[in-house]
Amino acid sequence: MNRRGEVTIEDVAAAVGVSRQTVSRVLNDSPNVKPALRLRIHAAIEQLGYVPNLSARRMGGGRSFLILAINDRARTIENWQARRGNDWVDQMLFGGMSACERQGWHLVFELVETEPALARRGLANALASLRPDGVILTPPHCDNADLVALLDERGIPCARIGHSDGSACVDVFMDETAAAHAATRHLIELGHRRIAFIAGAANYGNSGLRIAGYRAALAAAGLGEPLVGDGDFHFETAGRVIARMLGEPDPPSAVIADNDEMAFAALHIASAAGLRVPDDLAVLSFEDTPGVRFAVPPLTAIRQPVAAMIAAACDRLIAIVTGEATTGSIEAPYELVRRASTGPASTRARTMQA
Amino acid sequence: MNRRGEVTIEDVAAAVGVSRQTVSRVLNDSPNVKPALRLRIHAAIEQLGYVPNLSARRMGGGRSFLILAINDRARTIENWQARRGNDWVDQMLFGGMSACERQGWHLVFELVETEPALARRGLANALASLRPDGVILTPPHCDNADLVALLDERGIPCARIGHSDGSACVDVFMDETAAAHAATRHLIELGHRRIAFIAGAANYGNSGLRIAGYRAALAAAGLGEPLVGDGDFHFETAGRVIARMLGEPDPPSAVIADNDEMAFAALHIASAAGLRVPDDLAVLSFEDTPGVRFAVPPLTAIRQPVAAMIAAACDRLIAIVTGEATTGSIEAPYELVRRASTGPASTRARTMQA
DNA sequence: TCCCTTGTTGTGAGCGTTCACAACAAGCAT
DNA sequence: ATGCTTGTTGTGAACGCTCACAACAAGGGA
Repeated sequence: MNRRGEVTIEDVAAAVGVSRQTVSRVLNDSPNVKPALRLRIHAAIEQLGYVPNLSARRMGGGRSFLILAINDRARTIENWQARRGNDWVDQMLFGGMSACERQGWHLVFELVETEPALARRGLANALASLRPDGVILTPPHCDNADLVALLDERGIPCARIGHSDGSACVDVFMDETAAAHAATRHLIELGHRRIAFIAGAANYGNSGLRIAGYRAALAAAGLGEPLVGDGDFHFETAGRVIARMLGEPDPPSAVIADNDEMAFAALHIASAAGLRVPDDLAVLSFEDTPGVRFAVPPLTAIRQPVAAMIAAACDRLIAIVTGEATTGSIEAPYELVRRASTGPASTRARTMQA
Repeated sequence: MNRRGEVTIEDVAAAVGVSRQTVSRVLNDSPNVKPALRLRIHAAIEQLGYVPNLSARRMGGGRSFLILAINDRARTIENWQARRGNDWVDQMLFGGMSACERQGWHLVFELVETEPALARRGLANALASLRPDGVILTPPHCDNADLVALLDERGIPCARIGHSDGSACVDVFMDETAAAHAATRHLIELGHRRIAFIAGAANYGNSGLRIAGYRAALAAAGLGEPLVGDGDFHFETAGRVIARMLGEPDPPSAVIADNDEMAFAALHIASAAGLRVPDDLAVLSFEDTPGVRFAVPPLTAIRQPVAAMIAAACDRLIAIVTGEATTGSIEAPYELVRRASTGPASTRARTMQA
């Protein structure tokens, strides 16, 4: 016991009558400790309630047992302040904490600026103070090659969420194109012929991939011209875009929204226009935050398994550090959650279009 | 530069031509360093991009610059798995991270079991491995005297969220009774005479305090018998309770729900019964998660400022560690956010009751 | 029997920082 | 001038662990 009343490795060693190094070997699952001794040491650890001091382990030249997860500062703070909710962060925390804890590791979150120079500096600072054994980059940082280079330089393994380019990282991603294809297909099978896609950012990242999937599904079904609206992921803009679409000739009978907030806008507009959902307008969302279950009606949605993605990233990073694995991509499966906001295209709607 | 390419305090000392201790003094804002020297050292730190190694600081007998936030494992995991969302965790993360970061500290989250023996052990383990300088306990751990005792024993300052008993902790709390009083008063002022309260757990904790505030407001307005329904914070049960109330003679024209999920249930039941909200039934919630903005209609709600509470807790804990403050309670203000789900009691409803 | 390999345990050093204390300089009253 | 206080800087030790290497024991082939 040191003067703070904390049990140290020396206490365990003394209790068993061995050297600290032998205890250290048991702690680190090193080979070459006699099974009987190993057992006695484990017993002493248990009995004394010894838990290794992470700082000391790190100082000894060992690992820090820390995974650092980097999020974009501006976007995160903006979401919070606007009280827009942050299901993404929530799921990250859950998936990451669960995975780390299972193996006796810990997860630390940091916010880093988007602007490249500041991002590099922010990451460098976090690395210097925390000395994590692995880093998880989320959008948009996952696309910043400079950060990846910095980590590579420092020899710190890195996982990227929502990115995939075959480089020496652990890339965890979802097939956005296939998901959008499946979503569109779902509506086509329900009899919809005129399906709109409200994009969050038409020419950028995941939105682009999703639009591609949407277009492909329409083309495969021999349906006419795609109908893509330019949203900005927010309620108001999406509402205007959808209202305009519904007012034009040959309006859509189904809408796919690039995120939940825009899907809620569709519900509001439909309600204001006296259209019933899903009979007069089917609504499908790309996100599936918790609140969609309570929408009127509950929203059908594509769910991105963020928690599972982060958990997979943590597991893989830990395996890399312990030498049990190497980098390589991980594809996470999407899920189409069917709820009441999508249903068969009504005869009335089809008649109107005819 | 050490062999890993990391800048250390010695590098800064060498660059300026002073000893490591002098640099350390500047780092820790110790007095008795000549202003000119202090400036030169700051410049060197900046120029070399030096960031102190947290592990080493902690080893040196100093602080860890870590705040540990404890959440209840069972409840948290259950919420996540049921995809019920976790706005509470979200807000904690935001408030805590922002506050810590401002002062160069870090926040670590851990899940700890509720069961007392396991809780003590879980906290002890986290303390041993992380050696945080301060701990934040959230419900239900904030009510566990054993944990508070453990922290006191170890001399680690502790903040409790949502608890207040005047002990030697930093207690951060909201006046639940006053909030419920204000919520009820709001409905009374809109002309409602028959107001129901759907409790999450009628005889327990915050629900009890809120019921007291609700009753007091009714009594002060000279309105009749309180109408308290027993819910369990979940959608289905609350729906049944509300449906039953509406079917009885002298039904309520307004409902206060103990959390958002139960308020959503009220909206669903109203919709199913052909009642317009707020004209035929006003709905007010106690929680204000992000999704309520998108409800049809958007929900009026009492908002508990969780992010601000956690931020206050972090600030205070840091101040205590640096000797600038002592323990003492912090009362956080509630907010009544008025949206479209509450409005004047309709003449029709009042007539029906008369 | 002897040497060599392999397995098992122990010892000294070092990680980067802060603490306690020492050393020295400067200012002030005597 | 002398001594005393106060302010400023430096030095050794310590924190708890892991690394590299040393030491010793046990077993197998010649």
